[in-house]
Amino acid sequence: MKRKSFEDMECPIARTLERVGEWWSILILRDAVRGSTRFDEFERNLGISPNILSRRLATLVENGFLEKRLYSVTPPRMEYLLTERGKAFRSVLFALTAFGNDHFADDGVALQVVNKRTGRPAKLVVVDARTGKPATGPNFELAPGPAASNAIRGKFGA
Amino acid sequence: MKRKSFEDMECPIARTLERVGEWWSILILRDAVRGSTRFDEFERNLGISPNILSRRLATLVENGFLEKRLYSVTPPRMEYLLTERGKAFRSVLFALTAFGNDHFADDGVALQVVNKRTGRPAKLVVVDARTGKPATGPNFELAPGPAASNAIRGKFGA
DNA sequence: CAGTATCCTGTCCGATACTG
DNA sequence: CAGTATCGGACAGGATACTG
Repeated sequence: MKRKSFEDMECPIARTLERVGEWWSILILRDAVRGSTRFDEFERNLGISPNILSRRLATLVENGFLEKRLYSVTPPRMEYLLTERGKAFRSVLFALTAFGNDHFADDGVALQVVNKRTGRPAKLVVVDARTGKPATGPNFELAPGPAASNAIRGKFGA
Repeated sequence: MKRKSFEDMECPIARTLERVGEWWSILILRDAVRGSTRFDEFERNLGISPNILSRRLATLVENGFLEKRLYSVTPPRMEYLLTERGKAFRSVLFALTAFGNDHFADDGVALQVVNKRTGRPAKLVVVDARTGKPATGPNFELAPGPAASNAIRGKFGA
């Protein structure tokens, strides 16, 4: 993850991947969204080595996705809580879940997003909040934003 | 990406990451969505080494995200086109774009999702298609699906 | 229980050189 | 132009042992 450049990292996708691009980071966040807070929980649920877990938790804290909090003084015990940023990342996790279930769940759905009240599975789509229209099909595209450099602008033909 | 297990890979997120978890894969897909089709285009736009690009393109084809097509016989020229699966992955890319712009674009938005007709930037949210309600807040959660193993079920407390 | 410290392997990736 | 071949470095990740 020490790639030097993708358009000098102007791209929001690249910037995000730079911080949570490691395989385990996203899975740890998934588990945190699910409710895990303690080292031991992550370790068991994910089957990750403790040294790797330690590294990944540290960078997630560094990058503002998790907050490390002392929840017991004697003995000193830490818990890892989702920050607002970490919670916001749920949208990405949900999109990944929906995509994975649509494309790689030939043997059935093992994990899904459900409506907590009704208990019914949600059918997730990404929509434009302004119009409520799904951001699929040919109506939407990626395009340079106001802060795009000329380099990006050129490559995106805008 | 040769992690042996995450719940035997039942998780749709893990399954997706298994296929496109490498840093470059997602960026290549991003570029394909943007319109790139040729080796040379990807290479220039991303600043990726040709050997890596070759590997990543091959696995994206293997995993059904891209299709390799001969578009010129003499000289033999290949192009890489998004499959339906590749196009569906846009939802994840859009979610990543929205998240990245919300959290890591302190210097302005360099890349965004826009409505092609109006040219206006889209404000993207993930919603439940059934109700149209945003899948944020406490109303939605990740939960085991019908095909979840007992192992998963146990860990997810359901 | 909640981690840290070591050692090792795999491979992602970058740089470069080369081919039709 | 569209790639393949080869080399080397960095680091993610696995296994295991150890500490308060």
